[in-house]
Amino acid sequence: MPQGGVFLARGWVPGYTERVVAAKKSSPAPEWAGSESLPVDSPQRRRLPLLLRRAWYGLNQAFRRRIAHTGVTPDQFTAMRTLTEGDPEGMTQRELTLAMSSDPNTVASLLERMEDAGWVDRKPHERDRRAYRIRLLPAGRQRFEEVRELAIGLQSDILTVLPESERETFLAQLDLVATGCRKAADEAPRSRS
Amino acid sequence: MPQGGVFLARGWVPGYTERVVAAKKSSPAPEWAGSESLPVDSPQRRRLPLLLRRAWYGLNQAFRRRIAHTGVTPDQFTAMRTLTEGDPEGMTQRELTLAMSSDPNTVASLLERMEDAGWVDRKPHERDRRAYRIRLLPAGRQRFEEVRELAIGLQSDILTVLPESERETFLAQLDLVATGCRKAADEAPRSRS
DNA sequence: CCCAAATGATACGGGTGCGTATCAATTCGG
DNA sequence: CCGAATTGATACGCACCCGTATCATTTGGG
Repeated sequence: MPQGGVFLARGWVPGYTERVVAAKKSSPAPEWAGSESLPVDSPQRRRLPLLLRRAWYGLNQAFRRRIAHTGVTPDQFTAMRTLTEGDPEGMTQRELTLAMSSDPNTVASLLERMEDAGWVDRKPHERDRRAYRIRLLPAGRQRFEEVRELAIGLQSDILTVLPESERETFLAQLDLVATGCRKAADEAPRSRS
Repeated sequence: MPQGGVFLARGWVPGYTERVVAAKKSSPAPEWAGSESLPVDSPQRRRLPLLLRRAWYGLNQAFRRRIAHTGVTPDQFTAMRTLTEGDPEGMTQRELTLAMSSDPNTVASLLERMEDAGWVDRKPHERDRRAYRIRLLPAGRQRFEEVRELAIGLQSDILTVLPESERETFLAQLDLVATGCRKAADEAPRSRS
């Protein structure tokens, strides 16, 4: 019985609609000629959505497990990092939301928990009474520095799967893809309403 | 006020701990010398976690919006696709979970909703009375074919951000990274318990 | 053959993504 | 200067991620 996990990205074939050519062995970097002629969603091809899903959830899970003992979640860490790198006067929730590629709703409840934990506080904005200024408190900064070491370690571990010489190019391409994805999301407000 | 969204992957600098060199303009593909010497999590560098997050959520959001009118969610579509490409006799939930890079819990409730919608059914497994065989019903298959067209369109749209000649290489590298992420997750059962 | 370990599935609960609606404050056009 | 549109934040609800615990069945070693 196949399904070994190696097939996660390429899948196996049986009952598929367009059962084209012969299934190839899952060798490391196939690149066999003609695969580009198959539909972009053929099980025989590497598919962006599947790969992104596997990479993101894998990374997130690895990180969550490595930092579980600190009581910080991956998203809370992301918020702390973003705040650290942002306006020293304190970002608004809107700014934090954009910088985290997250959502106003999510950020609100995220901050609520972090405020309860004593890691951040919310001061009213001087010029916009609708908004807050979120600031990372010392307790939060300390947690952040602690977790940051683990984050660096993880990211370094992962990147070793690519030869040093390919990393920057890969990340630049991933940047382009990410921007394309956001653009697609922004341009599809609702599915033909 | 910066924070334009172009900075999402590279961030801006103000209060950052190691405020290194001068901030560069966010030109398309910097590649300035020496950036490799900065810590992998410096705001000046492209960072894998941020990029993966932005790409995954952007893609997911774009897809969700484009298919909202069909009543299908991205994850439900993933399940349908996986079932279609899997054992014609019906995969078990365990197999579906692995193939989707998901979680037994999530898959259980996902299938519950899909069963209520009449898209799949669960027959007891002939050789293992703990397990089910999940099968995509005609109603589900029809939904799947409908949504699949939109999925292909989206994936094609996104991939245009990369020159044709770079796509396969990029996807192969992303495959390696995804595998590395899963590996890291599997090897970190608990954070030093 | 039997019992301990492993496995498929579910229950429960907290955290997050996100569509939609609401409220207050700000911005902007006439 | 005022009213309409926009915007920052929250409330509510559903879907999904996932750690942990539980239950039934299967597997494996003695």
